[in-house]
Amino acid sequence: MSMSEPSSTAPASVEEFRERLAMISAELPKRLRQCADHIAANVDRIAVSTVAELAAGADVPPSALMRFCQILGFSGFSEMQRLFRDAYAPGWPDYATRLKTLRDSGAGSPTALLAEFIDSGRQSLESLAKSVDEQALAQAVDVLSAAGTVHLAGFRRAYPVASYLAYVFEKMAVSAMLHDGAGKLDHRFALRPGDALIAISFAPYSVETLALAEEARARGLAVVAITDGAVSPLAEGADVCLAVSEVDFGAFRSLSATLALALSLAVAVGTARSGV
Amino acid sequence: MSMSEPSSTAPASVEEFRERLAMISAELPKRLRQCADHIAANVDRIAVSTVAELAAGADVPPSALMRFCQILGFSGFSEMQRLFRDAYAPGWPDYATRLKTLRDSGAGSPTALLAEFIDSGRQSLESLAKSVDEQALAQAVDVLSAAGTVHLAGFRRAYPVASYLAYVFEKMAVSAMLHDGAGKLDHRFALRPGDALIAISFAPYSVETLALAEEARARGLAVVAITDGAVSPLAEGADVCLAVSEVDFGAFRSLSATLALALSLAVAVGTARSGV
DNA sequence: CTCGATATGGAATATTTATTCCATTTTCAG
DNA sequence: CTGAAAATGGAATAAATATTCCATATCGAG
Repeated sequence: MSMSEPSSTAPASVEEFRERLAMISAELPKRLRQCADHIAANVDRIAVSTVAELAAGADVPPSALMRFCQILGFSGFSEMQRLFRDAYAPGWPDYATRLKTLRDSGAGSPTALLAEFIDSGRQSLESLAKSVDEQALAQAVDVLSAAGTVHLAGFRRAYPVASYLAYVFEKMAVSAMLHDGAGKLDHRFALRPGDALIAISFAPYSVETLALAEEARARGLAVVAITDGAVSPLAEGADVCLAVSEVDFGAFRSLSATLALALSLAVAVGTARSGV
Repeated sequence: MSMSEPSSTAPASVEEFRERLAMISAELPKRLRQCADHIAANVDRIAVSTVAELAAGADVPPSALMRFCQILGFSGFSEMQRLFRDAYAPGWPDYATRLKTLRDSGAGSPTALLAEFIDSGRQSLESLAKSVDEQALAQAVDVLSAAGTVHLAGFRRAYPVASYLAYVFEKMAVSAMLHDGAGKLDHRFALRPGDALIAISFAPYSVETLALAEEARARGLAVVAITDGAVSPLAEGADVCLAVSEVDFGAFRSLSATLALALSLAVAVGTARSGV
């Protein structure tokens, strides 16, 4: 079996390691399969484990794991582990320790609340890094770069996002209009053909945002939706859908991921429009 | 010298380790001092290094490092390292790998921009965890819990924060008034004695916010400032100052840390006011 | 079924790493 | 200055870990 032949070179980065792992995992005999599965699920333990520990975790003898490392292209386990030890992310455990201290200050205390919201914010941002639809983002930039005026609709919890977009577009000298519902005035007639709408809404989906999105579509505007998933009513009929989810703590959700996405979108659009 | 006597028990957590390290560092002979300094600055390498590597880093012979581990209360280096290996934060390197991939998609591309803003958001939140003034936060909660109406002032970049606070206070059934400057109307007469103001502003400090804060103080309101440091003009004269900084990427800054802080404040105030 | 190729497990061996011990140096109190 | 206590460095030793090798088992093609 050609899979037993070690690859000629060892992966030189964690990313390359993952690719190699995926590639060789296509066809493996029983014990080596166990190794692959366990390693894939415990990449974060490679730097801090021994052959014996990982082998025990995979329920194989150490020699099987040695063979597995060689199939991946390493001379042995030590070479593989060196890759991970050298690539180790700095900063731990400072943040984790600190967060725990804050949390331990007492359930419900302002400090413990802060710890929870900090954590949910970070998790939300991390989740965005993994889940972002890069094509949709690029498409949204294209659509908005070609638009006349960019209209912004987001109410209640989404309002901070919409207003931040208005701020950034102003900074980037992009024609933008914030629909803030002031005085219950009806600005729908400002939705002109060739314009575009960024509609921002999350469950339980503001009626006003949905209505404005529908009105925009009817008037021939392109609609870019920022919402919490493909099942969102806002996604339906939008030209582009940027899905982003936030982690809850209690009755409230972070806004960190949404703002990072919005900011990236606005800066990319502003840059594209200025021709830089 | 009594410092040479090993402590009776080994630290049982990373936090305890840090406390022990700080405690014994008060007085140490030359080589052991070098060990303390190096370990303190490289806690994140303990799990993935050998005695020889850490000793070389500290510029001491391995035996000095062994002695240092024993002074900390461990039987040896292995016991100390075990503490860190067992406490190792899971999840790495998935996020780091992903972020690198996003960044590598091309400088200035929407995706690379997103990577940068995700990273600056996470760093800002982490920085908040480390820098938060817990006493100031508790004091702000006390002040706002005792207030009649909570007035909210934040313009331009700070406006999303102020509007989010308004949203959360509404959800928590707290009397709150968002000063949004609509129609350039002057709502300063709504600032009643017994009320409080949350004033949010960052460099280059909105004139409107500073003016409203000053007006509030003159009318006997308590002022809670959310701003970017003790040198901020907003901090001067405020009853409580909540300092929060954000990491820049290019001309724009994250808002993640500020929002997490604001959200925590609002929820704590709402909870305190409802008597739960 | 046979036989060759492949997979497997475990023990022996090699290598690396942690630890101990001791001679020497340095420090500090009297 | 002396002498005892403490600090220091390095080599020897012990322990842990990685690796190799070989006998045996399993698989699959003919």
